[in-house]
Parts: sequence; structure tokens; C-alpha cells
Amino acid sequence: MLDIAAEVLIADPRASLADVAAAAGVGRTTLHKRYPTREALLIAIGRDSMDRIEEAIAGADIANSADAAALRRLLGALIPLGPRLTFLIRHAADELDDALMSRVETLDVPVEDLILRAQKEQTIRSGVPVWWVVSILYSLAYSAWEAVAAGRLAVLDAPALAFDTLISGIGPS
Amino acid sequence: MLDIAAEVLIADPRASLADVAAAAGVGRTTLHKRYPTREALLIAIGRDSMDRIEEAIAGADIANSADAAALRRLLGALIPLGPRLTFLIRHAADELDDALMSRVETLDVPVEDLILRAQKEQTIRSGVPVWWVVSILYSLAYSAWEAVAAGRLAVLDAPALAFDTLISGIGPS
DNA sequence: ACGAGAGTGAACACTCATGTTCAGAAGTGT
DNA sequence: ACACTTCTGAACATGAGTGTTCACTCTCGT
Repeated sequence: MLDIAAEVLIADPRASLADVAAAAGVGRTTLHKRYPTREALLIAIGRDSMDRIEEAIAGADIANSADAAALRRLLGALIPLGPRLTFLIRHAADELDDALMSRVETLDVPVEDLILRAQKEQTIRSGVPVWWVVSILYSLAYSAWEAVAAGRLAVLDAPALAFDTLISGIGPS
Repeated sequence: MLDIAAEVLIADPRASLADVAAAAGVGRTTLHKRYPTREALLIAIGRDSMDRIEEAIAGADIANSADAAALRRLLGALIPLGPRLTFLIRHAADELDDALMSRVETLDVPVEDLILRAQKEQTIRSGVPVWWVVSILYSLAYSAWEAVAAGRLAVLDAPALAFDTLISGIGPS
């Protein structure tokens, strides 16, 4: 339900709640019962998206690693969440809860820790700012998901392509 | 005018035309005179954005190059267009003209040509799909612009950071 | 078979964005 | 000073989205 709502609202942020309800195969009345207002729906999607991302990061088991494999696992976990990442990025600025906004920062902490450890181990170059690594990590996950959604990229190939691009770029090897 | 409109509509796609007019420092009546409907405004922004991008690509002088410097020039030209890239990417799917949609493809042709030449010269690894290079090229330009807009990255540092990341990734050198 | 709960469409009032018209203000060139 | 153009706010009608209520249906567990 929130999955479909997220996708509809990403495809067209001006979609009406009637559109969302129809896409979710549910009556508009029911939608209003579960999420009284449009804002409530947006917050619910945001909250659920963060839950998913938090689970994905936790599931990638990166807490005690500093190697490339951990980065690859992380990318593999993030790519399927493309629509949710998109939703959060687009709505980060305005419509979301304050409580939700502060949670965004804590979400990235384990990722930033992994990056710092990886830089100590020379898995990641030291000169690169951590925020930049975080930024392009999500960016690559999004691009990979987009390519999968467009049918240009096989699901199973996506993590490897994103990972190789992240670590080695596209220059000669 | 279209610059401000683009930024307002990116920040909040549900912004009213009154909001856009106010942000542009112009009366709502005047806005409606220049762009009779909301759709007309969106198309005008889209068209203008493509003009800008086309100029940027042409100005980067990549037509007869295959070296890394050409890629760097291209990135440097694209990064300041961050808001326009964002606008086109977000509205690509739905609201835009058909004529505009077909133009998107022709826009990328010189970029794809450059990538193909660069792959022949081994400036870019051959195994990487061209569409993927195009995708992350724009993606990196967007990320770099976002960092500049957030004040995390100096304008003059942006092209180099994006370029290095594109070519070499973030792994050890 | 029965009752509880969830889901549903229809209808309603309300707000707001939209597009239009119009008369006046402000600026420009002659 | 003049005519001309452009911009402007105000007002209006219209349409669409929103949130609410209500009576009805369906399903599930007892």
C-alpha cells in the first residue's frame, strides 16, 4: 500500500488522493480512514521508507567491517529501495515531520562509520570527503535502480556495476 | 524568470502559480499573460532547460575530442545546470510535450559520441555500457551541484571532484 | 445464522488553484 | 504632454482536491 503510494507520488507529485487510492486498489474512503490527511500519508510513507532503509543497512552487516565486500553488500541492499530513496530525497526539504528530519541524520551514521573505517584501511581513498562518498553511494544506488526499472540492467548485475563504478570509476583499470 | 520558476517547482512541485509569480517578483496576471496555463509554463521551462543544456554541451567543445579533458569540460559545463537537469529528469515522464520528449534523445547524442571515442582511446573502460556512463555523468553533475548549493563544496572544486570520482572512483589510487 | 469490523460508493461542504476580464498604474519612446 | 505598451491588483466563475458523513456490502470468526 505505502509502496504503491510512494511510486504514484514519485511519478506525479500532484497526483490526487483519489489517484493514489485507485492505484492501490482501494477506496478513497478507506485511504482516508488509514491516513486522515494527505500530510499524514506523506509522513507515513516517509516513516516507513526510513524503516526499510534502516533495516537494509542493518541487514547488510556493515557494523564491524571495513572491506570492499561490506560496501558491495550495502549497495545491494540499497538498490531495491530506489523508490523509497527517491521519495525521501524529494520530500526531505519540505513536507516531512520534524521528528523525521532529525532521524535522517542518525540513519546515515553507520554508513559514515563504515566509510571512515574503510578509509583507514585504504579501501577508500582518504582524500575524499565522507559526505561526498555518502552522496554518490545513494546516487549510484538510485541510478542502478533506475536502470533496472527501465529494463536496461539485470537485477543481479546491478550491485556489481554500481560497486565497480563507485570504487574504480569508469577509467582504464 | 524561468530560472526562478524552475527552482520553485523543484522545491515544491505542488507550488501554485501564485507562489511562482511571487517568487519571480511578478504579478500573477503577468505570469498568465506570458504562460497562459501551468502546462505552458512547464513546457517553456523544459524547452529553455534543453536550450541551456544544448548550449552547455556545445560550449564544452567535445565534438572532436576523446581525452579526459573533454570529459572534465563537459562536467564543468553541466554542474551549474543542476536545477535544470533536475527539472527535466523529474518531469521527463509525464507532463512534457511530445516534441520535447524526442528532443531529449538527440541532446545526448554528442555526449554518447564522446563516450564511444573515449572508449576507443581507452580513456574510458570498454566494458561499461554507454547508457550507464551517460547516467552517472548526469548523476555526478547533479550530486556536485547539490553539494555546492548546500555549501559543502566550493564551486571551483566541483568539476575536479566529480571528474576524479567519475574516472577513478573512490578506491585507492 | 449471526454480529463485528473493515471496506465501499455516494453525496456533501469547503477550500484552493486556475484561468479570465477589466480598469488603473507605471514606465517608455516620441 | 502624448500615445503606447506592459504590468498590476482586484474580482469573478469554474473546476478539482480534500475531508467528512452515512448507509450499504462483504468477510470472517463464533
